[in-house]
Amino acid sequence: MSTIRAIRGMNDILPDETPHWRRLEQVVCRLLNSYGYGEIRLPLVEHTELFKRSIGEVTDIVEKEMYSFDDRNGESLTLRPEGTAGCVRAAIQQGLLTVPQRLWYAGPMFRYERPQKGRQRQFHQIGVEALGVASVEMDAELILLCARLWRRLGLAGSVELQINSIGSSAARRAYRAALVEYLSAHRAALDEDSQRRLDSNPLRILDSKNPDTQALLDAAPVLADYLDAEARDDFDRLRELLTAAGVAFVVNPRLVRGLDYYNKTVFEFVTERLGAQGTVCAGGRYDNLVEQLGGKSTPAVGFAMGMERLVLLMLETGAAGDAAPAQADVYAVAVGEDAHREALVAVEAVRDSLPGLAIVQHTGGGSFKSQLKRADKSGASVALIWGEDEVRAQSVTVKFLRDGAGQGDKTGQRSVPRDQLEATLRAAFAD
RNA sequence: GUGGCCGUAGCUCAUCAGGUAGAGCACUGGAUUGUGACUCCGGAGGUGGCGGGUUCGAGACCCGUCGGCCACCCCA
Repeated sequence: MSTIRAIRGMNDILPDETPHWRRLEQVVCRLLNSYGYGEIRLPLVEHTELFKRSIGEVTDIVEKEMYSFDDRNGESLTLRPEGTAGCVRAAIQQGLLTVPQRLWYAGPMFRYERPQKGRQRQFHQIGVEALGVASVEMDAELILLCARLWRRLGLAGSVELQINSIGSSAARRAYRAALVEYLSAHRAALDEDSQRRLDSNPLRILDSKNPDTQALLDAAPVLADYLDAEARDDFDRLRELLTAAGVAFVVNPRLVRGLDYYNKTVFEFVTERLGAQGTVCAGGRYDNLVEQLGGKSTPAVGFAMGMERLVLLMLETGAAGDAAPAQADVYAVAVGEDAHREALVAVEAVRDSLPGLAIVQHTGGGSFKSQLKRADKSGASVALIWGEDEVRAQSVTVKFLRDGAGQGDKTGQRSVPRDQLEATLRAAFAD
């Protein structure tokens, strides 16, 4: 019989790692609350059309990376490859756009890509979207919020902020034409991938990893020269605000976006420590998307973080700390049917009065020896033991498993009358 | 989709001119007829990813295939 394995690129996250995920989620959730962002929960599946219209028909994501399928009624649905489209769709549909909205969400996204370090087919993002505010102060707020998040997570020293402005779509169109004209004249000098991009997505050539291509770009037209006045003013103002707030940044004039809906401000937080997939958080302004999806014209800006990458980075840098998987405080051992019954009842009573204690009740029988072995492995500092003697005497044996010098009465073991169990445990876990 | 490296016990890995498998950890039993961690002794666990080829003989060599990792591409 062959075993069934997980889908390639869709990974299990085991109890070793989930505490780090939980910490990340908790820190993010608290931080976003403190900035006035509300959580929104969105479907994993949307009409395929939503992503075609938002991300762009000719992007790689839409052309070859989406998990699309026909529903039973024949319409094409898609597992969301990113969160912004669904969030904007919901904001329009639910009438949230009458006032500025600060929203966030977290969850799995799906892209059919070749897995590698920091990249899988089911991955998890936390997305933040601010809808209805055109002013660049909103862009700054989001970046400041990110910077604070890195500080809270202990990652501030591990990431670098890169910013750029890609201007209005008209400005970009003009620049694209100039860039294509320049690069076409040097077509032969371009690497194979960039030659292909010359037709499909010329701006993407700017962040090519090929050194020869990068060298060729040194003499190419510069995006900044093509920016409209408004975009240029906003970008100046953004730099002023970030500087005033003490947030370090690098202007990367070749920073562009893979998704079509972005304009003006774009930004990324990148790290050197994760190999090739160094972008840990990326976003920008998308003032035309709401209208493109059928809503009334509404400016917007947002970003998304890759949770796998952040957890990796936390582990890599030691910022993850020693968050341990859930461990027991108390392990209950019982041998014999009567003892099991006594133990069950007593442990449930303790759960009522001391709800904060993690108590594992041994199941599956076995000798005192094997059960105590389990107790030790569980990490519990106290074992409660029931056997024939305890049943007869209406008592329980309390055994301290983590004896230490100076622990006073928290060493060895002793017999405690059944009705004093709760008080004994309360004292044992007082600190 | 392309390329490189790699698939031996649950995990981490050995072995060998090609002569039909071994360690540590984990699991389990005992030394201790009601007591863990340390120690000692024992046990279980592998159709060597799968299929084909070369060979008297293949886990080792060759081909194919599937899977893993990393990189390209793409992107969070």
